[in-house]
Amino acid sequence: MTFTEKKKLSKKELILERAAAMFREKGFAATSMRDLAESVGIEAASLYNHIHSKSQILEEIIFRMAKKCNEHLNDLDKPNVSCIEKVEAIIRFHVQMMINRFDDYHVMVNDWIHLTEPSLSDFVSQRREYVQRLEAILSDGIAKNEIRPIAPYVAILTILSSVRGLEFWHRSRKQISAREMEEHMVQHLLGGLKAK
Amino acid sequence: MTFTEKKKLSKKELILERAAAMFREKGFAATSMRDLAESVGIEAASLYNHIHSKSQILEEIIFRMAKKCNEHLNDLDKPNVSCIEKVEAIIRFHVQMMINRFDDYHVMVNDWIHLTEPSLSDFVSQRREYVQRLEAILSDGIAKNEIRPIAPYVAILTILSSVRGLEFWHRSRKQISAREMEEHMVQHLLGGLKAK
DNA sequence: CCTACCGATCGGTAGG
DNA sequence: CCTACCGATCGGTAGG
Repeated sequence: MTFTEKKKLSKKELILERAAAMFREKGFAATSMRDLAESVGIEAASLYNHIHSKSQILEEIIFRMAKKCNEHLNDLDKPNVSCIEKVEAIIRFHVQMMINRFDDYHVMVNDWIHLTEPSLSDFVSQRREYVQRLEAILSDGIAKNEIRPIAPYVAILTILSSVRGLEFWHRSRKQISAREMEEHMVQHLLGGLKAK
Repeated sequence: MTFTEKKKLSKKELILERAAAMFREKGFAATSMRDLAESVGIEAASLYNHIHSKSQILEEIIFRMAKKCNEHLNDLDKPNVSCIEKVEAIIRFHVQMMINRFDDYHVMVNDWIHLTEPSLSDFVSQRREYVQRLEAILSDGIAKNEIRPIAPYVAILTILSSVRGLEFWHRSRKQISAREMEEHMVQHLLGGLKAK
C-alpha cells in the first residue's frame, strides 16, 4: 500500500465515521452531502473522490456492522459451549456494540429502510437468517433443558429490542455506567431464560 | 358543526392517517408532500387547505399519541390498584397501541427527532416525565415488596423497548396472533418483576 | 381543489 | 481538492 492510498483510505474512514454520526442524529434522508462535507472539512464535491454516492456510504456502514454480527455468531459455533453461554455471549456482544459503536449500530438498526435494491433485499435476508440462527440456539437450549420453555421468537425479539432501547440510556446523562448497564441487562434478560 | 366543517375535518383525518403510514414506511424526511398528496388523491397544493405545513402533520400525529399515553397513565392513578397491576396495565396498553395504532405509534417512537423547536423540547420533556412516572410506580412496588428489587430505570427501558421491538413481529408474516403476543409479552416482562 | 409557479436545496458531474 | 454548475425535486404560495 502506497502512502497516497493510505491517506485516501483514512479520509474515507473519516467520512464514514462522520456520516454515521450525522445519520444517527438527523437520519439518513435529512442529512445532506453538504452537511457531511462541512463536518469532514472539505467541499461537497470533494467527497466524491473518496466515495461513489450517498447510498454507498449507508451501505458500507450497515454491511460492515452486519458482517461483525455474523462473524461473532460464527465464532460462537463450537460444540463445547452451552446454549445458555451462547445466549449470554450474544447479549454481551450486542450491548457492547451498542455502547462502543453507537453511531454505526444505530444506523444499522434505524436507517436500513433507506437502502435501495439490491442492497435492501440483501440486508433483510441477512437479518432474517441471523434471527433464525439465534432462534435455533434457543430452541436447542430448550430441548436440552438448559432454557425454560419460552417462545424463541418472542425471547429473541425481546433481547434485540432491549439492546436497541439502550439508545435512551446513551442519550440521557448516564446515571449508570456502561459496565453496570451490561450486567443489569444480562441479569434481566438471561435470568428470565435459565431453567431452574 | 356545519356540514362543510365536518367534511373538512374528515379529509384532514385522512391526510393524517396516510401521512402516518408513509412516515412509517419511508421516514418523515424521505416522504414528500407530493407523495402524500398522491396517496390522499389530490394535488400537493391542495393539502394546504387542510393542514398548515409538513411539520404540523408530524406534530399532530406525535402529540395525539403522547396525549393518549399520558391520559392512560392518569386513569391508572388510583390508590386501590396495586403496583404490579399498574405495570401490567401499562404493558398491555403499550402492546395494544403498538398493534392497533401501528403507524402512529411507530412515528412517535421513530420520527420525533424531526420535530422542530419548540415542539421538540416539549415532546422530550413530556417523554422524560412519562418515564419518571413509570419509574416511580416501580420504585413504589419495590418499597411495598410487590416487585423484586431491580433497577427501575433498566426495567422501564426494557419494557418500552420490547414493545418497540414488536415492529419486527408486525412486519413479518405473523406466526403468532396479536392476543398470544400480548400474553407472551406480559408473562415475559412481568414474570421477571414479581416478588416471590 | 386546481394550475402555475417561487426560491431553496438536493445529489452529483465537469473540468481543472 | 476546488469552482462552477447541472437537472430534479423540495415545501410552500398566489390566484382563481
